[in-house]
Amino acid sequence: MRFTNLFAPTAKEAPKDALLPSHIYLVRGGFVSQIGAGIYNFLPLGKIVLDKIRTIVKEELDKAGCQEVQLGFVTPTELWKESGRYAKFGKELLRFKDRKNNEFVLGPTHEEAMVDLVRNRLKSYKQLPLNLYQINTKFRDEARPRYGLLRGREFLMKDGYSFHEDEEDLKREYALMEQTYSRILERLGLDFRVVEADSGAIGGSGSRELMVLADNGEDDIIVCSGCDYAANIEAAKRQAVSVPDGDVEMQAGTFHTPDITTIEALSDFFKIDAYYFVKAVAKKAIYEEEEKIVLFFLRGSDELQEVKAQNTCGALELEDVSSEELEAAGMVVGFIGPHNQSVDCYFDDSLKKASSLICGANKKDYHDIGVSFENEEFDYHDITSVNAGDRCVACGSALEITKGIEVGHIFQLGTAYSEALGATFLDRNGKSKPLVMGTYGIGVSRLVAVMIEQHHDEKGCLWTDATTPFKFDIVISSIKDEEQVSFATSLYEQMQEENISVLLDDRNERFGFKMGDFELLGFPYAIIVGKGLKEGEVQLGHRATLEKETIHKDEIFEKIKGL
RNA sequence: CGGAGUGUAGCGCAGCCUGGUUAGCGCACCUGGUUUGGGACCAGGGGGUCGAAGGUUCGAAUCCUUUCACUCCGACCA
Repeated sequence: MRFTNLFAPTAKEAPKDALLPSHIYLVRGGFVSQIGAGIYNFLPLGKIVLDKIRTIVKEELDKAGCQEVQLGFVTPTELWKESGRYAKFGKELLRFKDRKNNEFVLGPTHEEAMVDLVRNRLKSYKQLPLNLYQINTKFRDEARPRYGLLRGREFLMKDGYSFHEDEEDLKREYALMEQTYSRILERLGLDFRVVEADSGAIGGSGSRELMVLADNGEDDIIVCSGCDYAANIEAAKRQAVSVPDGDVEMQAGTFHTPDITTIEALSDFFKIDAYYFVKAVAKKAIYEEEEKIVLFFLRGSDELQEVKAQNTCGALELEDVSSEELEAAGMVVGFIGPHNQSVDCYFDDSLKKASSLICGANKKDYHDIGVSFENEEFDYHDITSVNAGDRCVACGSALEITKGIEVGHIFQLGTAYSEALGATFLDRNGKSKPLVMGTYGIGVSRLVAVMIEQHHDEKGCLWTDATTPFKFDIVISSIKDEEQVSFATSLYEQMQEENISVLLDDRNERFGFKMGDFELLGFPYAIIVGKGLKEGEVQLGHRATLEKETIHKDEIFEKIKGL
């Protein structure tokens, strides 16, 4: 490709709302452009990258025995009503009507459509297992699209669905998909971790996310410094926290604590580590039919993990609750204790059989001290957030916290959808059973942005060989210099004959301008044909290091072939 | 969905408060010339329903009302 023919409108300035490197450089480099909130056009360079990633995804999936299909982007509403998600999915699901007043949705994910495709067609265990996928546009009407391609409303996703006769075979496929996804990310050159994830309200026997490590990630992930354990903070586990140094002895009793309501102030007041205090966190739990106040109790040194808390009480949603609402419910804000509560209470595992505790007395300005839970039959669960420095459940090493961007999610779905939609098969005994399903997603257009989020510098993009739109950029320093033009052009033609991916920057621009574009666009190598040519020399520029090496013009082609 | 903003040329912005000739600047673009190894210079030029609708006024980018779009913080996010 000659640059003079390429539609790649580069710009010196980024749109003012582009904050992340991926957003800034992809727009400035003319890879993508925004056309609406969370909706992006892919220009030629962006389209090449997108297709390269898509191809890698397809190659690895096909190798793993998956088959590509393509489902309608527009899906009739009936299917969504059948599965029960029509009501559940909320406003994220974009609904509309056609001229005959029939209602449709733009597919945000395709469990229903895929189950519909196979039901009554997969009839026997002999046809199983089966893994079907598509790489197709998705639409989710996000309340707040942001960060360019990272959180758009319209995006390209690979979504796959597998069908099995039993859980055991599902687990085999699940492991295979983890391997396959890992291989895809390795080929792209991304630094990632597979982490344990929250399975959410759907349940199922497990789910894992593939997280690319990046400073601007939206998810907090816990990784072990000593072993492979890694988890989304929403699902992370830890060993029991060790007791702080120093003996603590206290007589049972009630203590006057005027206006001392926070754990920090109490810890100061009693000169006792926050570990010994019982913290009460009140939330409003929203259920399908009702909403009510619930209390979560944990150690003063811990924080409530909301996703765990929500799963524990089985609520659809947890909301903050105001002091007024608490008082109306008969609670003494700042002095809430675990005893004699009329609302649902949940306790963190770390309080099981605990003693030497200080907790609210349910009475203004008083705390109970020397409290023991030794003989209490409370409802214990893991509801705390894991912190950096806590010890790993697997090996005991220190856990670290880092940021990640979710690029893939694999999920053991079970039979929820096949039951709802009546997708059954006959097993070896001739018995009718619902198909056991897995679902696997990987964000293809998100990966375009993730590549840059992880690989960029202050000048622009840094594409890996597997994703770059062009591997080589031949920069002609002066287009008026016939010797430069003729050498560069013949090198370009020679490279094209060898099917080497190359862009010829034949624009009538100054040297600095072209080099700036080379750096912004992030091709791995520049071949600089300039003033050195008189001495028979050209330069090979390395984008990653910004170094240039001088090479004799007769040797450059061999050098290129070796890269 | 709550809170806060912004809409003026392809991009970034000024002008608005305090209404008054042909609405300006930088970058980008076009023509000519001089330049040519790190985003050049000189001269000339093209490009705007000032987001939209309505209103006030002799006169509206500017004041008022309505509306749409986009953005930021938060909530939300298989």
